[in-house]
Amino acid sequence: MQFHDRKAIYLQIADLFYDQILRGRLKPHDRIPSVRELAAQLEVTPNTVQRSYAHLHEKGIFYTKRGIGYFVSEDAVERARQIKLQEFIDEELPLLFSQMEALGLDFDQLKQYYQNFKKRQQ
Amino acid sequence: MQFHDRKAIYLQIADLFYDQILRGRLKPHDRIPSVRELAAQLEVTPNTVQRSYAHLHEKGIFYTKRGIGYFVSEDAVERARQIKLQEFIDEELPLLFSQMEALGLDFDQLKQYYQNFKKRQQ
Amino acid sequence: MQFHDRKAIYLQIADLFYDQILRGRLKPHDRIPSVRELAAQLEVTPNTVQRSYAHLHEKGIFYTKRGIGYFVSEDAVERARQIKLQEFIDEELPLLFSQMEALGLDFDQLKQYYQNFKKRQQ
Amino acid sequence: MQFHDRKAIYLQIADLFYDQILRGRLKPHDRIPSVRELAAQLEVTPNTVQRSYAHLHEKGIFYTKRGIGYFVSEDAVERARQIKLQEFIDEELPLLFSQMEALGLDFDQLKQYYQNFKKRQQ
DNA sequence: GTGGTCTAGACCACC
DNA sequence: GTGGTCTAGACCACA
Repeated sequence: MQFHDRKAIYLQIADLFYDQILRGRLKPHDRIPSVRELAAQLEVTPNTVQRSYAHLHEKGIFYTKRGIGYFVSEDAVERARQIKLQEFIDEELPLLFSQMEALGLDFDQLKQYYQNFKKRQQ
Repeated sequence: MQFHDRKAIYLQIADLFYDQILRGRLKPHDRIPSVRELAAQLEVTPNTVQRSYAHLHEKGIFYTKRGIGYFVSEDAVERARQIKLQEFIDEELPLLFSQMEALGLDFDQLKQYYQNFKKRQQ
Repeated sequence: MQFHDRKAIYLQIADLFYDQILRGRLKPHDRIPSVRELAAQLEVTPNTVQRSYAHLHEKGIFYTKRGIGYFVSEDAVERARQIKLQEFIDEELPLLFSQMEALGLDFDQLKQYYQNFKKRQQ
Repeated sequence: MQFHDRKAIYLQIADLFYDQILRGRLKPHDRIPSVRELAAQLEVTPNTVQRSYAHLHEKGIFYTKRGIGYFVSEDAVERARQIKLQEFIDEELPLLFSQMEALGLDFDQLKQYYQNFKKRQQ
């Protein structure tokens, strides 16, 4: 796998799991690949994967059974949603708003595009 | 320079000029570096840079004097703004709105964050 | 400094700061010794101290200024109290109650000792 | 074996016997390992073990047959319980109550945790 | 100088 | 086999 350098690798690995959980591909109590296994697959040191898993453990996304493995926690989806939402608000929205300003797009126009988007969805 | 692979390299190079023009770092009738010079600097083939310049010429951002070089056109700013705005609407907004849906953020909440953003700017 | 092996060293280091904060010896916005400095003093690798600080950062006890250092956060006391309380409930109370059982001490007797303790305090 | 330094080593050795007696692993009239044997096993001087045994003898936990060895006394369990209970009351409870105060946990809350503990036991 | 990330390799506890 | 901790040493971004 390819990693970019705008974000720490261990956080990019964590994002893989955030996405899979939010998309419903990983369900509560699913087993996660072992640290060493994923490390080999992604070609990083086990330490880095361990760090990703520890991060997700602290965030309450994973739970752990010593000597067994990592698992998706019961309320992983809700927690993941909460965390990514905060990230979106803190990191992406300011960029968005700056771009809008630079391009001379005001909020009412944005609203129209949003309504079009919703219509097309139906 | 580093290029990502989500977009053709010649378009990424063109974006460098779009940005400089929108930020006012490049003014109408400013001379643009020669194809060979920029190609050397960015470590790409001159062909790729030539393609970027042709693209910007076609879009009315650059004009050319045979045997002399490329220059920023009179109304480059307005054209650049128009082009990037359309790109923003077609490519970024749908992604943005999809993310909002996935994270359960509705438009009214977005409005609040926008208002906070404007306040902080003042 | 001496570390025991019932708990990870990085958590024991974190405990040093939890204690100092709860006792009021460290106040909000106080600067924390640099990672390398404390590592040298405690004779562990900087990595281990870094891990302690990262832990306290995640818990909202420290905040950080890149290139400057770590600082005690505004509401460190309240957060530290909350965290140590949970730890006490999860780890110490079960031990306490087990000991009481083993020694044949019931809760009413405990209450009497508690009341004596409070009287002596006055 | 590992000893900590919060308590004299000979008392920590005595505690090993208190525990085994309270848990029923050592019964009245069981023979105790010889001083030299236990000293070798724990990697301490025989003097230290001798001091532990003298302590337990004095407390009525052990009795001795000249030239034979030490044995667990008839009412060792009750005496051990009494002694450890007193120790618990004098040394551990004050610490416990201090911690409760520092963490802002009052006695009614403690009672709730106790009741939860009893429920889980059933 | 500061914090932050990553690697390579070791050792431990648990199952 | 699994997770978890620690070391030694490197490199980067920021100030």
